Formats: sequence, structure tokens, C-alpha cells
Amino acid sequence: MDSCSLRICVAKVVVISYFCQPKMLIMSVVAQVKQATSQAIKDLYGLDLFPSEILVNATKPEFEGDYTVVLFALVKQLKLSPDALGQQLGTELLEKNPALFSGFNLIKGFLNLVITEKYWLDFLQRHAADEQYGIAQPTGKKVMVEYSSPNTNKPLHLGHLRNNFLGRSIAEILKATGHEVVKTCIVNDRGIHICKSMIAWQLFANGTTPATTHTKGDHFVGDYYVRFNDEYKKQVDALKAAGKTTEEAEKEAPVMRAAQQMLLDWEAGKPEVMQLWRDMNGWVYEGFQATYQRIGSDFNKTYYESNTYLLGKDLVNMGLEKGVFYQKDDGSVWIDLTADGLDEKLVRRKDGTSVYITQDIGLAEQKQQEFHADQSIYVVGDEQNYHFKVLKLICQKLGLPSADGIYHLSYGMVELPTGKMKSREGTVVDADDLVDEMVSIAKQKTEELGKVRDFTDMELTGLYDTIGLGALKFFLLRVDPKKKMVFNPEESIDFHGFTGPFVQYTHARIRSILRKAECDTIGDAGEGLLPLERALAIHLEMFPVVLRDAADEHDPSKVAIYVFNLAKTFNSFYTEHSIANAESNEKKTLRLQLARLTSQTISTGMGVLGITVPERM
RNA sequence: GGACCGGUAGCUCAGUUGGAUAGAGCAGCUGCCUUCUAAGCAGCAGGUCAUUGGUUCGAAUCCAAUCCGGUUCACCA
Repeated sequence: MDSCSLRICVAKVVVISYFCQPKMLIMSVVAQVKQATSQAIKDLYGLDLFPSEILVNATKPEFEGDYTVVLFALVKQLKLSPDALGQQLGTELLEKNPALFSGFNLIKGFLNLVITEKYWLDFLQRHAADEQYGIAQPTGKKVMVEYSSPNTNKPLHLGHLRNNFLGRSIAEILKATGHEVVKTCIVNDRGIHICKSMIAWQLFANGTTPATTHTKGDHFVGDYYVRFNDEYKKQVDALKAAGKTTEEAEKEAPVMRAAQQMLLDWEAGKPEVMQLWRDMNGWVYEGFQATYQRIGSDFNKTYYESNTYLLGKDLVNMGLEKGVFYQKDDGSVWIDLTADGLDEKLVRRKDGTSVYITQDIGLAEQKQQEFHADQSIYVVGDEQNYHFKVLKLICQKLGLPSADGIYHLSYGMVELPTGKMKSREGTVVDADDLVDEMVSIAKQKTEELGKVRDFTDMELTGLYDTIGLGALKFFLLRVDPKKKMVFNPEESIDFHGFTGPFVQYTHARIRSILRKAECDTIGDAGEGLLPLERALAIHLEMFPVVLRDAADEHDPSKVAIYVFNLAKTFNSFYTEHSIANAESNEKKTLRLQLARLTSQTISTGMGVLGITVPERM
């Protein structure tokens, strides 16, 4: 099989259970509504319910109110009519929580509650100038996130971008929710696929290098990997034409034999092979580094398979002693997972060498000893779901301390409108090319609009990168990671609607106002919240909860969706009400608070997605 | 064959610990720039939530079966 099925990306994250987090100074509105409702039911009917058992939704726009308690479940337990229960509960809630509720109405089984104006005004006053809004206090928990994890035989492609953006983002989300994060990467720098590039280089390169050909190193090496496969196919065809079966031809093709010999030489440490291997990997790393820098990937610790591929051997012995593993007559070592609904799995070949999963067992243990993380997240494609299920199970059976913390953040493949990307058909979308194209379209659109003609060249370059990469990252992160997604070049290049540039644009507009308006957010905000002002405040208040949900579910798309809706809400408000020329000083203060907190929240939200937001665009 | 994942508007996606008339964006159609950036806003149109049956006050959401698509089950990584 093609070597692109190697572990392409891996990342580990530790999930911290909710109750471990320090209490937020102020509970979210929804939490308060649940709490108050729980208390009211206890006082009125003597029924003890956890706040979490009470269903509270945002009130639908067509009804009056901010949040809604769904009564049906309670109706049944309390044997009351929805109307009677709603009236009693609404009255009680209002009476006991005058600072929280200012009114209620009842429609069928839904108790719609109006939150007091003062609550929202206090909320804005408290956070308007808070640059840390949404950022949680430290939890004391440590999480490892392993992501990116490339092979050194070819450049990064579109699939790697989803992995890199996800890994980086989940790391930032975990940081924002108070966890200490260690970002790691495992580089697959050895094996038959690397040898293929090396053989092709020896045969066809005439000693050229990235420097002499002015080629980015990873692309240079990738070209020889392709060259190998071309040559291999040619030789196989020739052998078949000479009467060999397909199987024989594939085995006997001279380039394949040479690659296999080279792998043996590498394992034996043959000096000239090692030198070539180091040189070519060096070229690749230089290329990767450039790409990583551009897309914003970085790592606290990089592991190399050439160092880790022998790990786990002692753990196999331990497993044999413990009786977790068993040995077959031919000497190979296995674990029987049929009782867990899985199959038997080989952990050591009959020749004594270890297999992929054995290395991973060893590496999990090494990471644990090195960093003592509470959780270890692997950002790896869903084609390896089975692998990680088995990995965790084996580690658990071995009783390794790292076992329970293993979490596979599995994501779906990125497909094109025409179907899957296939290197043989030349439909692989190269990461560098794609980034270049996005940036160049950002340039073109920006020039068309002509709003930043006074920018210096350096500022313009920065802006194009911000917008082009923002569009790309947002496009890949706005979808639930678990699901496969279709990358439509035309749609992804759109800068309108549910896109990164839409959110960035909203931010730039707000910043423009704040620059001119002297940011006067302290002061009397008056009374009489208008519907759009209230809607924006409600939206802003949800941010910390959204971040926490995204962390708990390892899902950056929650943040992307939130931040888009926030921008949309702001834009409606912006169109309808003037901020700088508000009807009164109080209104101006209030709207500046709203604007400032919105820009801050957009900035933080986009920040955890790895997207920067411009001051102007 | 076993296991797992998915099927929601023409397209790309939200919504799934069961709750109000299933939501966005794009594409299509109407309006809105002498006023804080129109990369924007307001509106129209667009649905058998794969199919069938079940559970119940209530199902896109839960259960069963079926159809379709994908991944995986290597002495590959």
C-alpha cells in the first residue's frame, strides 16, 4: 500500500472533567436559570432536582423572552397542568430572583423568561474592557496534543492542513480553558517509502539538490518519490510483458529490490546510506519548517520514528510475563482481543522485530514518563480509528499509567467535489500551492475594493496573509472534525457569508469605530435595552460556555460557528443603530461597551482557531 | 462477512442527553451606499430530515429492519 496511509497526524489532548475546573466567578445565565428553577421546584413542591436535569433553551425569536424552561418533563413528575405549573413557577422565580428575572410568559408547555436589563448592563460593564474575557483560570491539568506528524517523503497536502489546523486549534482551546498544553509531533522519517525517494534520487538526480535547482526541499524530495513510482510502474509493466505475473513483477522490479536493500542497509547503519538519508531528510525539514511557519504550526517536542521505532520491546516482554500477550509456535507474539469484540493483534513478528502498534505503546509510555500529562490527544485521521482503539485497550491491559489518558481525536478525510484525492491521478491538493492561491485571491479582492491604498507594502503583505489564511483555516475548521468534508475550491475561496473574512471584516469595522470614539466604555449606560442591543449582549454572554463545550468535545467548529453568529448579530445591530452618533451619551457608552466586547470576543475566538484578525481591511 | 462512521434545501454544512412552525452560508430572485468600512444589511424562494415500522403528550434526534456511501479488520505504517 502507498505510504500515505502512515500515521499522517496524531495529537493528544487531555480532557478534564467539568467539575475539576475552578468555579467561574459568575455562573453563566443558563446555569443560573437552572439553579433558580431547581430551587423554586424544591420550595414549591418539595421535589429535589439537579439543575442539570432542567431543560433550558434560548427562547425562539418569535416569542418574548430570553431563555425558556421546557416544562413537559416536570408536568409529568408533578402531575400538574402545564399552565398551572408554569404560572406558579414563573411567579416564584420572579419573586425570589428579582435581580435575574423581570418577567415571564407561558406558551403551551414553555415558560419563557425575561432576564432583567440590569443583569445585561452589569455584565457589559464588568467585561467591556476585559481582554481576558472567556479565558478560564488555570486548572492545573496538563494535556499533550500530538498533531501534524508527517512523512518525510513528500510535501504536505490538503489533508495535512485539516490536521494541522485542528491540532493547533484544539491546543489553543485547551489553553483558553485553563489547561497546560504540550504540543508534539512524530515525524515518520524512516522506512521503505523514504528509501524509495533516496533510490530515485541516486538514479535520476545527477547530484542536484534543492539549492542547485531552487526548489523547496520537501517538494524536491517529493518529486523523486513520484519519480520512483513512475519508474517502478515502467519496470513492472516491462516484466509483465516479458511473461511474469503481476505478483512476480512487483517483487522483482529492480528499483523495488534496490529500495528494499537500502532499507536493510539503513538498519545496518551503512555510512553512505545514512549520509544520504540525513541529507534528504534535512531538505525536507527545511521545507516543512517554511510551511509550518506560514500556517502557524509549532511543537514543544518533536519525536522521530528513527528514534522510537524500537520502543515497546520491553513492554512486549512484560506483557508476556503478565499473561496479557501470548506466543505462537513460530515465535510471534499476539494479544487476543476477541473478548472485547475486536480481533487478535500481532505485537511482535516472528523475527523479533516490533510492529507499528508496538512502537506506539512504547511511545505512549515514553511521553508519559517525560511529561506526566493527564491526557494525551492524538490528532489522526479516522482511518486509524481501529488502531487507536486497540492501542488504548492494550495499554490498559498492560496497566500502563498512560493508558486511560489516551484520546484519539479522529477526523474525517477531506475530499474534492470530484471525489477522493489520489496521488496517482494527480488530484492531490498541495498545501503550499493552496495557501499561495488563497493569499493571492485575498490580494486581488482587496485591491478591487481599494480600502487600504494607504498601507505600506509590508502591511499589505501581512493583510493578504491574514485574510487568505483566515479564509482557509475557517473553511477547514467550521465543520465537525469527525465528519468527512468536501473541499470545493470555488466555495472555499468565497469571502462572503459563513467565512473567515466575514468575521475578520466585522472585527475591522468595530476597531475602526473604537479608534475614532476614544473607547469610552466606563460610565452610565442608561436604561432601555433595544432588542438588537439585548440580542448582542445575550450572544456575548455565551462565549465562555462555548469555549468549554468546544474543549470538552474537542471540537473547534463550535467556536467557528459561534464567532460567525456573533459577527452576524453584530452586523445587524451595526446597521440599525449608530454607535458614534448614538441618540444619547448613555446609548453611546452602552454601544461602545457592546462593540468593544464583541471585537474582543471575536479576536479571542478567532485566536483559538489560529486565525488573526486585522485592524483594517 | 464482522466492527465502526455517515445519509438534513440545487451545493456545502448546523441542529441529535427527545421539545415550539427543522436553521445558516453559497447559488437564484427583490430592495438598501450624501450617515461609524456594502468583504455589509433587509427580504423572497427553496425540505418526504435515505426508506419502513416501533417507543410517547411530542422523533431529524431513541429502537429495529432495509437501502446507499465510506473506513477498518496485515508478520504495512
